[in-house]
Amino acid sequence: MVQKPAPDSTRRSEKSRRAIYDAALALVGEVGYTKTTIEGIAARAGVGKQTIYRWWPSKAEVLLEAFLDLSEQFAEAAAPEEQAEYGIPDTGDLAADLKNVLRLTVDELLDPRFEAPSRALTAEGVVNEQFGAQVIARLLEPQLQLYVRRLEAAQETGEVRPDIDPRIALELFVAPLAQRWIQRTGPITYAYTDTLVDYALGGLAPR
Amino acid sequence: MVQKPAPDSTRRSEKSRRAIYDAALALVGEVGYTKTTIEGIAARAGVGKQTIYRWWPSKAEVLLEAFLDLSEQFAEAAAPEEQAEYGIPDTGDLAADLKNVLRLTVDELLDPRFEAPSRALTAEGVVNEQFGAQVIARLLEPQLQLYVRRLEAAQETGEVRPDIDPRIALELFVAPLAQRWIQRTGPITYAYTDTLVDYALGGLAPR
DNA sequence: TTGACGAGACGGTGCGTATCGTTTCGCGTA
DNA sequence: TACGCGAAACGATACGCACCGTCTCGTCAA
Repeated sequence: MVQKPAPDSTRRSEKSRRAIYDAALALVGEVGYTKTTIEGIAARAGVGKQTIYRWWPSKAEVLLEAFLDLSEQFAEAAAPEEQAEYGIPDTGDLAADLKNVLRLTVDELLDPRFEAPSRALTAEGVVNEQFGAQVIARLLEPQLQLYVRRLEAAQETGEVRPDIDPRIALELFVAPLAQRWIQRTGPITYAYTDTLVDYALGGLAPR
Repeated sequence: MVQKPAPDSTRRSEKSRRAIYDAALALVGEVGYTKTTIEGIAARAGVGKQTIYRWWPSKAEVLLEAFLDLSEQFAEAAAPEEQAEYGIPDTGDLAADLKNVLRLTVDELLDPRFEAPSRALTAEGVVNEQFGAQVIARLLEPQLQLYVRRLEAAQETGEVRPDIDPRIALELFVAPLAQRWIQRTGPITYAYTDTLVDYALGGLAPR
């Protein structure tokens, strides 16, 4: 394996990096993932394309970092400064807490700034296993862990049966919403996610 | 809108059509969706590429028809001849019936002949709304309708609460399995799908 | 002084279209 | 039923174009 001499990241141009992020996100939104090209990103960012190839291996990775950066900006705007809030709030009412987080997710899924890049990253991950693992690890898994913790807390208070696997339980809420979004197989609304929580906690069979 | 003179489908070469399906499926399996090209499919099929462009608008549509054709072959092999069986069996035990169908779905998801093309079609649909609608309508929706019918039958026998929306209820089984497969976020086993059915029917909260 | 930078040249590949003969098939006639 | 004609699909391949990923300039900033 021949390794390129690693570029010196201390000398990296922050301005170019930001311009590349902006250009990548804009292009994916405007012309779609398939039609955005590295040459196009470079031209739009006012950057030599070698600068992109120096720091990223593919357009998918450019977009992933651009998206992570965008997400960070939004997170800081929502929960300002260092006192960022982590975890799903625990008011003692599991159903209400879950409905609240899912409503936030609905908002995000409907935000046009997120739509195109999210779809691009998802699509690339479906077909490219290595990249998919990265998307899961850096984007999705941290979110899922929040559900696991909240459900474990609910098991201690008796709101969820102790024999339930939280890792599977969370999928009953999250996966249907994800599928509706991915496959466009139904409307994405608060009413829908509220219903999901009710069905999953209460079960489909009569009590 | 200028419309090309539509080709005469009665004169279409059946041999070329089959060769193109085979080549497309083989290439997607061997080199991946991104790297399969129309020129590659044509060369492998021993066909002029104009023959592909004459009948299909994109490589995604070629693959969709190839996959539908493949699915038909399998369906005929499983339920031979004209007496094809439709619908989810109704033994009166909803949980058992659902577990059985989901096990069949697990088998299909793990079949290497299906994996690569399914992922390709899914990925393309995520990013290309028009194409996604086609995949849903021709591939997914017919399957989902079977669940709706079986759940409605279960409502009549009292196995499912009458106020439940079957369209949403089915997502509690199907979507988690789909997400695990799409995102590779956990193992796909009979034990897993069995658990999904138990959780969804019984609910997460104590009874 | 050194290495990232913007710019752009380079050969290579696949795109989608156009245009070769060639082959196949439907249809009218013997 | 057998034959022959014409039209259209066929395999092959050339075309211009866009983008790929690499390489090499001269410039500029740390």
